Amino acid sequence: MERQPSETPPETPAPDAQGPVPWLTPAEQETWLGFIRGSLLVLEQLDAELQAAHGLTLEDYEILVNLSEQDEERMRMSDLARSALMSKSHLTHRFDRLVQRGFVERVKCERDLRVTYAVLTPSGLEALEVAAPDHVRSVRSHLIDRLTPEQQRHLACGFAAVVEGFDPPPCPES
Amino acid sequence: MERQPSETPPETPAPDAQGPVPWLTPAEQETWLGFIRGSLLVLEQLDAELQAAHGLTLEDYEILVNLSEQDEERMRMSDLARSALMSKSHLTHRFDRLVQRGFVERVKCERDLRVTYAVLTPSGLEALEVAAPDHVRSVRSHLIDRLTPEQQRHLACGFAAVVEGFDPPPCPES
DNA sequence: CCCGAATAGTTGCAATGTCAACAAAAATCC
DNA sequence: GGATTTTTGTTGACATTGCAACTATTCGGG
Repeated sequence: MERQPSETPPETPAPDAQGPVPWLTPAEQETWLGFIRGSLLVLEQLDAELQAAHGLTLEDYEILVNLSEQDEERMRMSDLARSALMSKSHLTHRFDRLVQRGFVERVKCERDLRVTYAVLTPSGLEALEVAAPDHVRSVRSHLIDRLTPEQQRHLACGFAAVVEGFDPPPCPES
Repeated sequence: MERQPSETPPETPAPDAQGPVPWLTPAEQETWLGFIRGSLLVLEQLDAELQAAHGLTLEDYEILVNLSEQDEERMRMSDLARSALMSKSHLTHRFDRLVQRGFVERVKCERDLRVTYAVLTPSGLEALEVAAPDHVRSVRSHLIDRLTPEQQRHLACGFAAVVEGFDPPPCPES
């Protein structure tokens, strides 16, 4: 029971009332509350554990994983930012810190002097491989293992539907 | 396809291999990837819209809503922090900004001079009531309306299971 | 070619968040 | 009943973020 000012519902939760805004029904509120609570709790917990055990932010991890999945362990900064859901500026800052730690480096592209490749160093790959098992364990313990296989499918399905709603905006035509 | 270094799986995804850490199966990866993507996208989008339209952070909104739901529109700072999933320190700072805007105020408790009540002002309640319809619309458009009623139930159910895993830690005994 | 528009990425700075230290009051315990 | 510990909440220093301005390079006509 939250998310709405509780007092003075503009229109009592009548499914036909569509004047201003259909207020959330109790069931919908539960979905929303669960969503916000679940998201924050899990993300914070995973981040905390990853940071405590390996000094890596979930974002750092994301950067490293993304690079590790590419051929040559490299990506253009822009693509990396998009893929890791960060602004370019944010990526620049965060990437700087990883550079200082020797986990990644920048390599200028010769074809197009505007672009910079983000490259994973051997040291960075090692850090990732060391952190990965613990991280996977965290993901299991706080998310995966709390769900039955069926719930998992349903969650994945629901998330897919939600994520879809964001695909067009990012870039109207690839 | 992400979240794991892709290269050199410690043990190929064999369900019986439990030596170091059971790697995530493709289905599990999909769940996890969907979770992280969906969470971040939705939360960021809602926050952005709320901020653009009403100059309120999702956290600000959370604070105001929590207060509006209490009798007398007041709560102890600590309880508010717990309820809104913030650290006490974080709440103090964020609350300060809301005080400056006149949306909330602090009232010392006379019984126990340590505690401070966070109180919603009429102005704050009004701000909340103005923002709520737009916010609900956002929640609908990015989350609720993208799901069938059945998916909604499933999501709520899954989240409940996930959130449960965190109930003990926060406060062993109320 | 050359000029204006678009793209890639960085930088500076103000706003924000975090963490540990702190102060004040209450509860606990000899 | 006075020292000790807990609980509340704030502070202040320091790191991180986000936004807008900026540099550099390429692209696109005409």
